[in-house]
Parts: sequence; C-alpha cells; structure tokens
Amino acid sequence: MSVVQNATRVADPRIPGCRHCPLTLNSASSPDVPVIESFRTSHGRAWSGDVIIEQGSRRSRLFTMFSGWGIKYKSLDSGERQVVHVLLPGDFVGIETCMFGAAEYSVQAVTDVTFCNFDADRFSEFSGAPGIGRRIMTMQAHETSMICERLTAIGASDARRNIAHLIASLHLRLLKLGLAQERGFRLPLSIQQIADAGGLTPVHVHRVLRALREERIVSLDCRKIEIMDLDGLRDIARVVGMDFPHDMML
Amino acid sequence: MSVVQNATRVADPRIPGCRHCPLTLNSASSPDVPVIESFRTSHGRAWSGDVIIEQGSRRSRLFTMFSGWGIKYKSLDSGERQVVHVLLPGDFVGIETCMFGAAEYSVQAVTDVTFCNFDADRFSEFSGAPGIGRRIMTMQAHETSMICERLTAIGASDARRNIAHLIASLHLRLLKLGLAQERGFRLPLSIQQIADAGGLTPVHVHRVLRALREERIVSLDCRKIEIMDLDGLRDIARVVGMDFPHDMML
DNA sequence: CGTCCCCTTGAGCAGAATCAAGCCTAGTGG
DNA sequence: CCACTAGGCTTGATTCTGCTCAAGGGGACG
Repeated sequence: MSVVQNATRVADPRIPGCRHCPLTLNSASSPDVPVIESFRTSHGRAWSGDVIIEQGSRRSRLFTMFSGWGIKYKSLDSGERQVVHVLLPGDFVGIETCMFGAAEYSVQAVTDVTFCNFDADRFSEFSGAPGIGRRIMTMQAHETSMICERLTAIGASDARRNIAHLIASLHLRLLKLGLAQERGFRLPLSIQQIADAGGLTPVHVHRVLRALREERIVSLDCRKIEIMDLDGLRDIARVVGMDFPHDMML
Repeated sequence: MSVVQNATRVADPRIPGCRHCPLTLNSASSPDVPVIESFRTSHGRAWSGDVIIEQGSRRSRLFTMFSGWGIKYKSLDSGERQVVHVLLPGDFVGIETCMFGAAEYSVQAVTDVTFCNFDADRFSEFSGAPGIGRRIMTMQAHETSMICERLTAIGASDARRNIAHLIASLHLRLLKLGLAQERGFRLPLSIQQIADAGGLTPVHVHRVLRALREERIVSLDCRKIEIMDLDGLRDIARVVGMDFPHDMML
C-alpha cells in the first residue's frame, strides 16, 4: 500500500486511448478531440493497493481511468474512512486537486490500474477551451448525482438497501461500459472496502450479503457477484431518481 | 406546503442583484458580467414550506438563491427523505434539471426565499459562453465537495460528529456570507429537517443537541444556534479536508 | 378556549457495532 | 515439501447506538 511516486511518467505504448472515456466517447469526429489530445501527457499505471492520490497532497493531478478499479475516499483522524466514489474505466479523476490546489480525497487502486494523464498545470486553459468545459461539467454532474444517491442510500435506508444499491448501481455502470453481464460481474472490492463505501462494518456487510444470498437475490463469492433476481435487487435498491438514467449529454 | 407554480414570474423590483452570488461576486469589472446578466430573466419568490422544484419534474429551472434558506433533498418511496444540501444565498440551483432534463431532487423553501432566475432553455448556450463554464464548474465542485463531507459525516461518524459537522459547516458558510456571528447564528431548519440532513430521527437529534448543550459546546433554542465553544465544536466536527477552505477560484 | 403542530422526554426495542475465535488461502522460509 | 505466518472471510455472543412508540407540554392561530 505504498504511495506511487512516478506512476505518472510510466508510458505504456500498449495503451491505445481511452476507449471508455466520456471525454472522447462517441466524439471521434468532434473538433474537441484534437484539443483534448493536446492536453494528454502520458499514460500511468498503478498496482492493486497503491495510493495514487493522497488526501492533503498539494500536487495537482488529472487523469482518466483506462482500466481497472479504484476508490476515492476521505479519511478521518479517528481512522475511519468513507469511500465516496468507486472509480471505473472512463472516470475523470483529480479535478478538485486542480481547482482547490489540494487533494480532498485519497485515491487508491483496487485492482491494477492504467490511466491517461492530462497536464494538470494547464487545467484552467484546458477547461476553458471551447467545448471542453461543458464535457467536464457533464461528467462532474454525473458523478455528483451518483454521490447523492449513495448519500441517500446511506442516510435514509437500512443496511440492506444500502448494500443492494451499491451493487445495483455498480452493475448499471458496468453494463453501460460493457463490463458486466446481466447475470453478474466481477467485483474486486474487498468486504472491508464495501463496508467503507456503505458506512458499515465488514461484519455486518457480510451478514447482509448472506441474507441476500439466502433470499436468492444476489450472492458474492470469490469477488464475483451473481445476480439471481435482478428485478428483486433493483426493487430493494430503489432510490427514486434511479428512474432517470441521465445519459451523458455529450 | 403547496407546489409553487408561478414563482418564476413574480418580478420584484426591490431585488437589486445577487449580492452573494459567486457567479457575479467580486467580478464587477469582469467581461463575464454582462453575459451573465443577459441570461437573467426575472426574480422569483417563494414562501416557507413551498416546494420550488419537485423531484421527477421534467421542467428545467435555473436560479441563484438571493435570500433565505432552502433544502435540496431526495425522497424515497418509503417516505424517507435525505437532505443532500442546504441552500443559502448565492447558491446556484437546478443545473441537473437542465443537464438531465428532469429533477433528481426536490427543492423546498425553508424560510421565505427570493431568487434570480436564469433562462433554463438556453442553458447550453449559457454554460458554453466563454468564462461562464468555468464559473459554473467551480460552484459545482464546491457543492460536491460539501456533499462529500456530509457523506463522510453521515457514513463514517456517529450522530454526535454528524450533527456537530452540520452545524459547524453551516456556520462556516454563513460566516463567509457575513450572515453569522462568531458566537452564533439563526438556524431556521426544523429538528425534522436537521434529522433528514443527518440521516437520523428527530428524537435522536434532539438528544444529541441536548448533550452538546450540557457539555457547553452549542445550544439550539428558538431556531438560534449559540456557539459556546467554537474550538470544541470544530474539534468534534473535524472531517479531514475541512482544513482546506477551498476558496472560490473565480 | 380548543386545535394543531412541533418540540421534549421517557421506556423499550432492534439494527448495527464490537469483541473474539475459527477457518481458509496465499505467501514465506526452512 | 511442509511448517509457519499473515490477512481476509465467516460466524457466534454480547453490547450499545440510535429507532420506535407513546404521552405530555407549549406556542400560534382560529
């Protein structure tokens, strides 16, 4: 769980581009693409467990996830931590470090991860470029919307809906990325990380998952989610607002 | 608690402009201001308890709070609701209704409220205008950051820190707006609304507040917060990251 | 003066946390 | 090749934080 120092500069010629990145997605012919490309600096790579951005750091970073899973979390002095967002391919990371000059969150690689770096020092030039600002705004709004759903699932629901919502919303995101089947998907988060995302203890998460398995809704085994009853799952998870899939406005 | 239909069109010549609005704050001489003004359509007004935006509504709305308090919340079918953000003068409301075409949250007036409307139909033109996109992005990022702090206070803390954090962060925001004293401020939220913001029950909120009063930290009486021990309050409330006041980058 | 609403307080309950132990797998070193 | 260790998952027993239910009190308003 060491802090990555030089991941930024590890270029990997095998990475062709951000297939999933909403910055460029479905925009092959857009005039914005060359602009975006001109701010891309390098590719990076981190290993499972590495802390890619450390809360409190004054270093600005900006990248899009290319492959793998990450978590964005806040730590408390008490040792608790709250996972605020799960990072998947395509996610844009580090805007706050550019805007506020310091990292409000830590970012940790859950699996091995590859990402595409942007020139954080030229963020304001980048975000001010015609067309780009709106793309960033849209991704931001999308992420905020997901965070609010988590907030609601944690604050206004019991552990059962909380966990169900976490699974259902990850499933939805992965489906859109083509990284999940209807029937299930690989969930590389540890029970501890799931607990940190749900504001629960690992012990209790386990009990909830066992209950959901016994009810033949979902089961988690060997880091794989098997969805036995998708409708049932979504029914438990339902947070009003999930009815609006808010497709990207790009 | 009726839904406001025509609040949008109630112009009030007494409202001179958005004194607190970060869209225009400290920017009297900026070339962006005339652009911003050209998208302002009217002033609005709503009364305590009015629902200004109703979750699920397909009507796009865009306004900045001019005076008064509001809450932005998500409702669940179970009848629970989660307050996601407390709206204060200067806050920019409704971006999601413009971007996603539907309201993911309800917005309710806590006190009587006045606000400045923008032309929601021309949102994409507005946000694409040079200089404006970045201003909106910054406000968005700022709000998201506050929501994440709430998420952390709710998910990774006990009720005591949760409530302390709510009070301390409102205090900080109000101080910046010049709407609070060091020693206290008016808090027009009902216990029920505080509970909805904290993911707690009114009964328990009350008990926590009583404990905080008995410890001579803060007391809430007649909708007024009296801060008896500011350092103590901030110490309880501490979420790492509150150390970075992330001043507006405008 | 009565009604309504919200705040306040108490008693009892339950959902989730804590504590603690056993298990399984992967990794390490003899 | 096997013994040993470490970390994470699983489970049970117990504790406690926060919820539910219920009843009393006080201010606003008709």
